[in-house]
Amino acid sequence: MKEYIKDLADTNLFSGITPNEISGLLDCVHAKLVDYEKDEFILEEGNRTYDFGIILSGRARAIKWDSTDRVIIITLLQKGSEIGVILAASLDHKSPVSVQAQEKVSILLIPFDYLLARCKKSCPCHERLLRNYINIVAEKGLLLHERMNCLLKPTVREKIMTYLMRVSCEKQSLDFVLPFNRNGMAEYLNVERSALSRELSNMKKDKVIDYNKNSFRLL
Amino acid sequence: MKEYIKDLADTNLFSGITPNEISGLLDCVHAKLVDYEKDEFILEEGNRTYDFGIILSGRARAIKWDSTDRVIIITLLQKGSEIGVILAASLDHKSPVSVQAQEKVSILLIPFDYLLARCKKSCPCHERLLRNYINIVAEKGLLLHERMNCLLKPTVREKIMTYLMRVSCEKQSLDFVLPFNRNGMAEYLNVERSALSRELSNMKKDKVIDYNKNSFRLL
DNA sequence: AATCTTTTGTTGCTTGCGCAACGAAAAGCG
DNA sequence: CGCTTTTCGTTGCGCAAGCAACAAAAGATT
Repeated sequence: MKEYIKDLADTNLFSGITPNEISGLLDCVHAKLVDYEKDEFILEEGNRTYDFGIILSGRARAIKWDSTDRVIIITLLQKGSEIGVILAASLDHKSPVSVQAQEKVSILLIPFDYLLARCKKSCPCHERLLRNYINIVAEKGLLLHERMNCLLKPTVREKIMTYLMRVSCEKQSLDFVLPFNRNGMAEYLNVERSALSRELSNMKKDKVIDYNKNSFRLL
Repeated sequence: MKEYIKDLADTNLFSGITPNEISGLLDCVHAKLVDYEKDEFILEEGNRTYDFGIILSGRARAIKWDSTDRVIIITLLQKGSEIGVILAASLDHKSPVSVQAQEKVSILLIPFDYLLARCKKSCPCHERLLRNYINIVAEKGLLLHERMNCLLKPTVREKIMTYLMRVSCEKQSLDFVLPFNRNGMAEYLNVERSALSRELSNMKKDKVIDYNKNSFRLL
């Protein structure tokens, strides 16, 4: 586990905590390492879990299925992303989503109860850990709001624009590369892939955007 | 403020804390009372706030607007409901929703920073307060997931069914009364009111549900 | 280089549903 | 009670977008 401590210092959960302290904390909260193979499920909708995790390496996606078994991407997760944060802190611990590894994934698992339990040494960093956790849960909630801002739009074009403008805003540039291919983008925006392609073409024709492959530009 | 302490003991935030302790805590976290008139905005989308609130009396709704200025109801809030919990705990404190009073509303406001700050007396109840807060943020996140489960459905009928089954589940009964009128229900499910009425009629005709006014029954 | 697989774009068909307009019922009010 | 206002159901129209099928392009594999 030692080899990850430097990476952990850069995560939101351990922000403001020194590598030395992290090392102590990991014991204190009974952290453990778990690996997953590509396509394996880290979490399954409806299942109960009492731990949350941090991705140490690899990428994953949080998904749901609609009634016709079509995949809907809720969030993309990468190195440093937290998994099951809301879930672990909830009351009945029933997962609202499934999380699937998109490649080999290593995860640091932490039981929520140990996070809450103040350690015997009552170190100030444990305090900080808790505060970081609260921030993370809140940010996850905001992410869902962002998500809804797309879904709520009545037309495909508006869904696309809402999403593109958000990414553009995050990247602070009118040019950017999306983390999705067409299919993934459709699953994220919850529209038909062909309908998405069609509308992207129209938008290019109307000169509101330009793109090729996953590289986009707002005009 | 004293007159509300008994009510506060029943809220999620103060769960497990005695009225006596609550009384002390309120000073400790610099809680203050604020009143709002009907239709007044308690929170406005995009604005920054560093406090969260608990409704002491009255009802409110969290809403967004789509591009055509149609209202979309995110959550209904009533006595005991928390307002701005995710917001206060977030990093940039920019509200993702507007919250509007639906009648005269009284709110207990608490600055998030004082919630985090451990009081000088370092009372154990402050500890409990923090844990309760984490639970609440998580539950708010789950609420958004529930919300999405409706929005993600491709057809109006499925949106309706998803919502009705959730309420039925909560109420533990196939008969229940919705907190919405038709218009509100449409705003919640993000569909046209007339389309909603039409589909409700069809579903009654198909004998999958029965209803009149806001009283529904699943068949 | 040849073959197979995956990813995109395109396009006709069909339909669910947004929209607007209207009437009836219910509720609020002087 | 009569009048106004709000709520609710119904219906015709038109279009956005889901669906399916296909072809072209891009990668992957041997």
